[in-house]
Amino acid sequence: MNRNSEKKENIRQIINSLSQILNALNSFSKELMKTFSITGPQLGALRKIAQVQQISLSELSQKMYLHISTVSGIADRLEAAGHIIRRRGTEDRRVVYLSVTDKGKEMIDRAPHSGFGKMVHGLEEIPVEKVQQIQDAIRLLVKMMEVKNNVQ
Amino acid sequence: MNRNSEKKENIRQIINSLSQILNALNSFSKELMKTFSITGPQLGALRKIAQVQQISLSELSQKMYLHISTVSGIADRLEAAGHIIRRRGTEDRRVVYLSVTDKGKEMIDRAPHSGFGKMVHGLEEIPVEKVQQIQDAIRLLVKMMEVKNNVQ
DNA sequence: TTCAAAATATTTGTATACCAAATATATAGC
DNA sequence: GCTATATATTTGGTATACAAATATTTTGAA
Repeated sequence: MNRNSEKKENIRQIINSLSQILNALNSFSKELMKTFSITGPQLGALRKIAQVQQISLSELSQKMYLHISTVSGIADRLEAAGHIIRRRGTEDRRVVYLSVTDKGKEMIDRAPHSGFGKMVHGLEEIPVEKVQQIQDAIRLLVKMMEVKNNVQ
Repeated sequence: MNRNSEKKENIRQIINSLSQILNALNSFSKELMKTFSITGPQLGALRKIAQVQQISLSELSQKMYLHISTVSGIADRLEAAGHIIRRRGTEDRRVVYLSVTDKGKEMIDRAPHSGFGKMVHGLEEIPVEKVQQIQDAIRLLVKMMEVKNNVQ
């Protein structure tokens, strides 16, 4: 195998490994739903609301990169489950503010933060220099994809 | 910042970077649907079918880790779009084999392989040693997540 | 000041993706 | 041959997602 095809094979395996991570995260999402009776999008919304105490529907839809009607539906289900409350704005009565209830906070604490749990544990076990190397590698990948930083 | 909190920060950033990659891939999936009138799951199924020329519905459902009724529905839509054909097995007439049409093959060629496009391009531009380093790093992450290799 | 335009949410309609249970058909085993 | 098993499809249910239509409130301009 020459130098060039070796590189191609390396690239193929990188994509392959990343695909595996994505698959694992999808499986996680299904497990989450079974175990905690909450979906991925719902938990994501709940966390975003909790971060800022209260947030309008339109702001949340921007943060989640989803249509406002989609987020309105997600809010319906979170409200029905008692995880959030809707409150009409007093100053501007067009606005609806969402905030997390105690039950919602409990859910945030109980539900695993994401499928990254095992990965985090693994990273904690290896030397910091190695962690640093991995960080540099992934950062480079992100740079290549030219993605904006919109994750908190 | 001491050694330990430095490591914690590194780990946080690794998770953050991976989340960014995931977000970018989600955005890609939406773009895909708009531009090529095909969804992520449909394109995924199409590729899996193309890999093996023909495949039964149950085999495909196993490969995709989805319920067979789900895959039956995806096959409905791929068939309606003319991307695949269903063919009853001759030996065992319970089995339905799926195969990709010329139109389906064209779709596979036209649609970007995934959101990884830019990443692949970026990887091709850097020296093989660097690619090797990245590969090692990601492999380690996969190992930590204990994911099975089920991606081709 | 009044009235049209803009902003914010919700509702309605459509499509996809999931799963599970029920059903139909075909094969296999006793 | 008849029952159990295997393979797909259909049906029913929920969630996600978007766009268009609607309702309400605010803003801004004549």
